[in-house]
Amino acid sequence: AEHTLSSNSADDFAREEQSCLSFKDEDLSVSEHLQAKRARVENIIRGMAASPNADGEAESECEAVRCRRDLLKENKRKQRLPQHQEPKTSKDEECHKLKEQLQSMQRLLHQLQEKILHVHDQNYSESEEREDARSEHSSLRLDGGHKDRVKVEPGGFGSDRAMKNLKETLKCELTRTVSESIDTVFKKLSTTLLNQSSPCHNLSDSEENVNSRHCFESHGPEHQTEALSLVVRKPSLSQAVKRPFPLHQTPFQMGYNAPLHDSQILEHLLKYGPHSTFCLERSSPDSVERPWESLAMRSKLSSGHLGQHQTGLVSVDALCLPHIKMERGDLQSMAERSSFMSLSISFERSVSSTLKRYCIQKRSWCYNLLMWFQTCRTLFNGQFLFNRCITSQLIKWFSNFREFFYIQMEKFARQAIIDGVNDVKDVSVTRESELFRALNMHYNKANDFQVPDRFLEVAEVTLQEFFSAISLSKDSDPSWKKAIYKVICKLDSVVPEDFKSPSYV
DNA sequence: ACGAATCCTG
DNA sequence: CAGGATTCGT
Repeated sequence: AEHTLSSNSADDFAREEQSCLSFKDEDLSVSEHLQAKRARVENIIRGMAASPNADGEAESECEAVRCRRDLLKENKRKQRLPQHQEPKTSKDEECHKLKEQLQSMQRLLHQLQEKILHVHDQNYSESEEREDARSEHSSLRLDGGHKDRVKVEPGGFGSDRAMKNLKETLKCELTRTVSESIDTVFKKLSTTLLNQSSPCHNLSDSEENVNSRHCFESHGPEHQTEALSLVVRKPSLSQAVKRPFPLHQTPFQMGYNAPLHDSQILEHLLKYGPHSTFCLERSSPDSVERPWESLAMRSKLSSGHLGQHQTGLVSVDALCLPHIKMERGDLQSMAERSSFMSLSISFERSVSSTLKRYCIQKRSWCYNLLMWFQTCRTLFNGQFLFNRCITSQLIKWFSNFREFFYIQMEKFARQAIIDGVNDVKDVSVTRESELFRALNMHYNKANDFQVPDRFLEVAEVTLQEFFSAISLSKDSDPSWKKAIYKVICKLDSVVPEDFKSPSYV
């Protein structure tokens, strides 16, 4: 059974970690990479054991520890200062400083990883032999012997065991140390960003609600009140977004002002995707640092969107992961766990989220159902090498989208009839329609992108189809919707050739 | 029979 | 949004 990621439980990470670490995973590539990972770590240990003083890895770890200590010191110092006394002008400066710290941590990570890879390349085969030799003692290894006790026994497999223990210990420590440092910076950065984001003008009812009742005036659907206040004007947002981050590259400018061009999105996907950065461990240095930039940027972005400041860390929504509803506890657990894995996971999620955005835009909100979807899937599996979890998640997401879309259509069509609309011609969908707002609320709550006109057209046709079908009492037929589905499918615009083209990959 | 889509539920 | 049951299409 394939393990899909349910995302709102607290053990989410644990599960994902497991799915990542599971050696019996059907996914060959995963277990391969994990073996490689093991081998690499083991090689580090070997290197250390061989020459405890003259090796780069140990040095790097010291570096990491030192760096972490410095960061903690820095944090303590800052904490002692009453927040409000900090001059506002220094915010940018602080932000910059944090950014630099972050970058230095990232550099450190790169160094570590490169060293690891280097050693790995040199000794991989040897390491495999060792692994094989050890597995001959598998019966003796079943004790699951553990890290806390490092028995150094002379000779043979005894020292192997010791090595293994040491390996585990070091691995944990290394991971913890470095990622804790990063998390520290990240937390601080997030906080700074949240505090810094310019107050957003919440669009109150006055302006927006008035035009919103155009199409189906008399009766908005039940949940009209929900989250309306979250709608935020864009201009202030875009300003808030760009100012504090003098990045040479801004990884996640996901079309907050205007829809992104395909090429941009694809470029992004290609640069930052595919997922599994850390599982693959073959990632370019870039892929190590970008997840953070992404996260940071996005937290910034949506702190603006939300127009309200969450307490503590970045809000869950701030991560812009629409399909993943983490609770704050989860987020905290992310911070606490502070593992590379969580980095990786965040990255995966952000990428898949990106893909979804792409799909949404590309397909004008996925009103289409079939062809695009299949193209999508092929692309994910083939070109972008998405694993089954991600793919199935996407499939489910699209499926849910369809459901929601059609449910809304039927609902509003029926309502129109009840309201005494007689002519299909009078049925329309505009950006002011409640119907549109309902959909937008669910899939574009933060107004991340401009919903294409095409979507409106198709939505309108769909609504009209439902309207006339219901008017003609066709809904007595249990499968009356199928006819409508067919019609809508035909409205589906063709997936552009260039998108399918391998030249994109 | 099997994979995909939909329905139903939480 | 995700998981599971059910139905659909081949």
